Amino acid sequence: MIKQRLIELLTEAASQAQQLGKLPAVTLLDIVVEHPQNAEYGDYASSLPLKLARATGLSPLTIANDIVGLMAPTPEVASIAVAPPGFINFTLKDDWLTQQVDSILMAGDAYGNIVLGEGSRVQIEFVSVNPTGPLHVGHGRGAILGSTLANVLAAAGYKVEKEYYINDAGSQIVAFNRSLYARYQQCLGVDAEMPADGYFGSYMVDLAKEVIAEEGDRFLSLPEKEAVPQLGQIGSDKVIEQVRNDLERLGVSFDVWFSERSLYDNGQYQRAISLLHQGGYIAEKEGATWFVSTALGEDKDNVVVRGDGSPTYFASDIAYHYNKFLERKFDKVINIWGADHQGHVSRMKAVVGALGISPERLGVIISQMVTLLRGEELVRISKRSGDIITLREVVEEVGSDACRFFFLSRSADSQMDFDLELAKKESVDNPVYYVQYAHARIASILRLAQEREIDCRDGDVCLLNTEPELVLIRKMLLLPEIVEIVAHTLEPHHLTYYAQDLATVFHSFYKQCRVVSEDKALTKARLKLVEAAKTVLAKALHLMGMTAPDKM
RNA sequence: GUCCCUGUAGCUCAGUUGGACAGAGCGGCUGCCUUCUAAGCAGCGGGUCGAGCGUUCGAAUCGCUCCAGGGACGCCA
Repeated sequence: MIKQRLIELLTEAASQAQQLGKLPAVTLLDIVVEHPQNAEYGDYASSLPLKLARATGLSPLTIANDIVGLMAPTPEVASIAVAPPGFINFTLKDDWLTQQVDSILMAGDAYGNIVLGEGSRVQIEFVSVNPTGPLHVGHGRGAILGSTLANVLAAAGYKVEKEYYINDAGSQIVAFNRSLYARYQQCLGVDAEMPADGYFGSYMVDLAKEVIAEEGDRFLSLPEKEAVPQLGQIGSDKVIEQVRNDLERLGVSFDVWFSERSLYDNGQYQRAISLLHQGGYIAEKEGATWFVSTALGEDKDNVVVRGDGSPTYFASDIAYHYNKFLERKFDKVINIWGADHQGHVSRMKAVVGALGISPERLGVIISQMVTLLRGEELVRISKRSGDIITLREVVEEVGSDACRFFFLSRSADSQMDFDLELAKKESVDNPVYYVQYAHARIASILRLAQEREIDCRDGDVCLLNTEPELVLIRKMLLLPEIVEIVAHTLEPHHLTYYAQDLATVFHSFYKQCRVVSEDKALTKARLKLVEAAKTVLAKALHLMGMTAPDKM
């Protein structure tokens, strides 16, 4: 990556300056190179001299001149300039830029990949909705965030595993099972009452009917104690299958479906708790077992085992994270949770620390609420009450690509409205089509070239010397940097903005530069350029889990 | 009451973790299709970056205090 190269050059020059006694021996940590907002300042800029001025007491301009004076000419850089109050500005060479077109074509699908992760193992867990009902749009947001991050982390050189945690233990499952049993009985003409904390959505009636169609009325003759869990198992298996299908339509898949219940099967739960016990983080009081998070700076302690001896959700999560870090030994674990789990973050970090794991290895992304609207009207999406608009319905109406782009284009931190009325109307003006249209336009050019049997493999990229061409190349070169930023910040929304920028410079190029023309040599060079642009656009779209259409 | 997120153009939101004159899309207003896709291009207009104080050579970005909106604070998950 060129940015990395410039950082190396700066580091070398600065340490050379130190050896020559021009610069005091202060540490040169994290040298930053960035893109100036104003293009007149060049392609990259560093404020290193300004930073060093503070540490050394020297004038920033003097430092800048000393450092620049020690930088040797390189094949990439046309000019290195000092600018007040103490910036070092780099401008890249045009012929180096044009050569990058060949590099991109050579890299193909792998263009944009970087080695940041060095093969370390990252687990990313997301969606993980209780198997008690269909997904809604809020879940879709987490799903899209997670799957995109997984794509980007893989491109950044990590070994990524995507996981769905199935909450198949605990009280909500009991409520689900009893609700299904009640609906099952009702559908078979038996007078039964729904539990007060039950799931009243109409999908439960459909589910009961489906079970009856396949299993008949045989559960009526079983004692309730046997019928409820058996029915519940069948029901939640069906729900999970639905969840899997709905996510597939959004282009989301998982490597592992992990059962919460399995944590209690093979002693992992016991080992996790005893490890905390050894550390002195477990205490008995008020008839229950507690995790003493106050000892780790938390506001309050949390119950692990209830008075009746049953473990809480928190207990499961302790065992689950023990499993992730100490049994499966992931280097890094990322959880994507909804805003309602926000209070869970700090105590989970405390648990991880108490288990002897550096809390930085646990990353938690909180995806903020999605408010579903129909015009001005608020649409309820709670599973417990009444009818809901499911994720499936939204995806069918709006389309997977537009859904993905819409959710990705806002940072996970900000709440968002999803207006069903606007979704369809706006889909015509949606930026997603602007990006895909650029890809389709290129495909169209390449089709024309193929019809005319133009082989551009011997094209000379040096001919690409006009402004629109160089602007396009510069933008293409940013993809690896975007991958790095997203992998580092875990904020995939940068990708959507990059994709739009790239499409913009392409559309502008397209308007100004005719590709297939009478000039054979230029045609070949430009065909190479647009093919490279197609590669980069497609890569950006694929990282976001979207399609790159050849026709629109 | 404590904690978390948010507050930037008429609307929806970016702003590369402190850099150089604050950006995009939508909407509004002007132009541009006999040549590779007009789902496009070029241009105009639009701002007290919620408010105030502070740190710094330099703040939308960091700290403190307020204001406003949303969320979380259970032996639910």
